Amino acid sequence: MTADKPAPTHKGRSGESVRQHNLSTVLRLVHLQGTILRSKITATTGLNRSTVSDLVSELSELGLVVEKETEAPTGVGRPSMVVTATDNIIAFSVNPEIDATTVSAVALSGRVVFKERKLMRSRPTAENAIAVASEMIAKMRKELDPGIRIVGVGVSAPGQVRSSDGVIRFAPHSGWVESAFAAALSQETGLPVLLGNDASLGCIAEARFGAAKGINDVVFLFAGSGSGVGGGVISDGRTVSGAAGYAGELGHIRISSSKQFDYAGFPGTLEALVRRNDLLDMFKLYVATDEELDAEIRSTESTKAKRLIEDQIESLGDGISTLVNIFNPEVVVLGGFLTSLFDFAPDLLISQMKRGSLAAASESVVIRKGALGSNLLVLGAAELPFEALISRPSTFSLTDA
Amino acid sequence: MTADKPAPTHKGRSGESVRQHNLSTVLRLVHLQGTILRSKITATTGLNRSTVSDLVSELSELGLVVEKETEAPTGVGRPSMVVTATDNIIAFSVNPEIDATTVSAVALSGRVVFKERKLMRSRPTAENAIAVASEMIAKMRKELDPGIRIVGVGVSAPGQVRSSDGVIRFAPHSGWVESAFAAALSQETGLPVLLGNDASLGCIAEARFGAAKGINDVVFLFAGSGSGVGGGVISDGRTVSGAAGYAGELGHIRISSSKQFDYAGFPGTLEALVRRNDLLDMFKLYVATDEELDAEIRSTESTKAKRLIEDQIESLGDGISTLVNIFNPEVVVLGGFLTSLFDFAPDLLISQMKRGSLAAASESVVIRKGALGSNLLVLGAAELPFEALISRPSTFSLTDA
DNA sequence: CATAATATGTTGTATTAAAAAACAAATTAT
DNA sequence: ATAATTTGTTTTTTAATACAACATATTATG
Repeated sequence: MTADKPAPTHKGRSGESVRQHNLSTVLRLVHLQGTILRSKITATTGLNRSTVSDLVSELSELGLVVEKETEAPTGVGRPSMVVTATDNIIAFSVNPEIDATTVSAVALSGRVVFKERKLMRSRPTAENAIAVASEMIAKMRKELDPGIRIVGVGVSAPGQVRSSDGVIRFAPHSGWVESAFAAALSQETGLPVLLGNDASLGCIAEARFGAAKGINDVVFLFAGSGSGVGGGVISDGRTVSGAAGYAGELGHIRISSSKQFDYAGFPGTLEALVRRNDLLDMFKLYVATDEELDAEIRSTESTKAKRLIEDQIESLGDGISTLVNIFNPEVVVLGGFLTSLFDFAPDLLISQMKRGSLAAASESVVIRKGALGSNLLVLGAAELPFEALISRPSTFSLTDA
Repeated sequence: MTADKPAPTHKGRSGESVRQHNLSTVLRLVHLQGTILRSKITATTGLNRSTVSDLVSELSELGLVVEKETEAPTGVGRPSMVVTATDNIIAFSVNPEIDATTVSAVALSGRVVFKERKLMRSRPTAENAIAVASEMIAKMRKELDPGIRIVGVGVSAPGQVRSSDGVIRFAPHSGWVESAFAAALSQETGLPVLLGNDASLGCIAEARFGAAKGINDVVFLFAGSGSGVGGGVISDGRTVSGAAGYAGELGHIRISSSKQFDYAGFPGTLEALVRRNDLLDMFKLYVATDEELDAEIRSTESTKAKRLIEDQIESLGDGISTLVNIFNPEVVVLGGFLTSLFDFAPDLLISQMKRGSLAAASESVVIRKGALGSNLLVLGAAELPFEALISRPSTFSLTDA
């Protein structure tokens, strides 16, 4: 019940696997678009019209997509069929935070069917989080229509996740160490559970549905309320996950000789110098939502506060410049309170980024704010089970609601 | 005559493309291994025995591989056929440096058939380098046996290469700017020319034939005599090349607040703090080969020199720790004089790397010295045309010698 | 408004390539 | 010497896509 290793290279392809591949390709297109014309599928896949018709029929028989006639034809010629991802296939999304756990039900169509956030006493143990999540999942299952089938559970882990067995190696803010989260939650729910690092999942979500939709080279930086700075990278359309799944710890890249430490104990890193808590202290806030913090940043008149904000923007720019040199991304997406920094002085951030990165790479890069808001991790985590389904549409075993 | 964009995603697969894929897979295996048993191909590809037999026959008819009977059978059962990459297919490798240009002829089997290094007046223009290279290629072509066919030319460019059209955007040490190197060399030689960044090609070479052979997650750092620090990354078996091909500029990652500048004008970067020239100055050497510098580093008794060496090792460790946090590689390969730093105090380098990187990622990483020596870029650059051939074995157009 | 042009759907056939099966051959084990 | 084992070779079967021909639903046009 854990993520598979990517398919080993040097594999040959036989007849049946071609069918699987083509079913996957079509289903992935439908999932990403939500709704797509069958003729569009033919065009983008390059497959024959009759083949696409056959593939869509099979997916329809599997109950994964729905074919309908176009309601408002657009041009000359017989109108194409409309293919829609079904609302009857759902994945649960579990997003543990430091003081709350959010559980959602997301349909293959992309629709968020249920979403519930449960406040918890601060720093719950992994066991607490698992118990709360499985309870919420059980409750939601009861409310689902009978025809609905469940793909599984995706969890956004606030720390380093070993992909081979779904263990959270270390979640600094939660204090979880070597937690067999996936196995335990799978035990409780009877559903397959897949884990991913929160920021990496956020990157996937923004690249598939958000600010970097359809872009193949993306760097994502996120700073949430409870945690430090996390990140994710998509290179040539594929998530950079590393040998064991620990890649993308972009908060811990060293960018200065400062003796300020980040939450993992490293000095001079991006996370050490771009700190939400320092801003909260400055504004004498104890806790604050991103919106409240954003309002303070926008409206402050204090020179000292402005100086701190600008320092953080410069540090963020330094970090981005390093990442631009390394990855030459097309888009850099910012999430959490980093968007407030960007809004405060976009030109400062961009100029600082350009100052530290090679012209060839920096001249074409675009910095954008994330577009998914509070659905970022909801959609990102759900992509884990969905991807498992999409990669084996005809053999994946779904669970009845 | 430039590198293709990677195949767009969302492509379906038809019968013929399966054949192409399988031919590629088999040819790639043979190329990487040089020599491989046909039964081994069957095992690793998962294809049927008869299918592999057929695929190898086709590759043999195309003149790309040779089938022979085993000379010394190894075990029970009928001995398997031996499949060898032919020596009759060659690629030219062009490696311009600041004071010399090396041209080689490399066979698909991996054999370096010819290799010639021509000293040039320092800082030749791109036009000079192109003229010298095409002359050397012409000379070598005359010496080739008549049956030999040419794949094309691979060039290791000492700077940033735009992959879409084979233009060298900027080669800092050579001073080349916006040079249409591939087009010009192709014009002169009548051969297809492909360009790649030197360190990225070195990474590919080490990952396919050298110290990281068969490893899917590799970070490569190289510091040569003329240039600063370059790098390359392979993530999940694929080269990280970025949106436009400029990725992998690992020398320009910022690791400190130092005001020391690198060759691109950025302060506090890996390249700014790990400088071959600083060591040469310390040893009062004007020019030196890597071997001469290595001897000085090994034998020095000067405390001041040792301190400088250790400082550089610490900076290198800081850079590696950032890269380990970002990529979670299985192996980090060092090339050029960085191997001398590693040898001077491997424990210092490793402990410094661990100090700055997350335990999960750093506990399993291995730092190794490159294994290809002076053939690094020779083999790396040749992989560009070879990969073009391997990805379309039956349609690629070869040139007669 | 009828007809042409166009694009897509649908159905049946052809083609392609891999798998499977059956047998032959070359080796080691007994 | 014979059995067991592994791989090669040849023929047949199977699966999936492409292709071809025709049907259908729309827009364009005189």
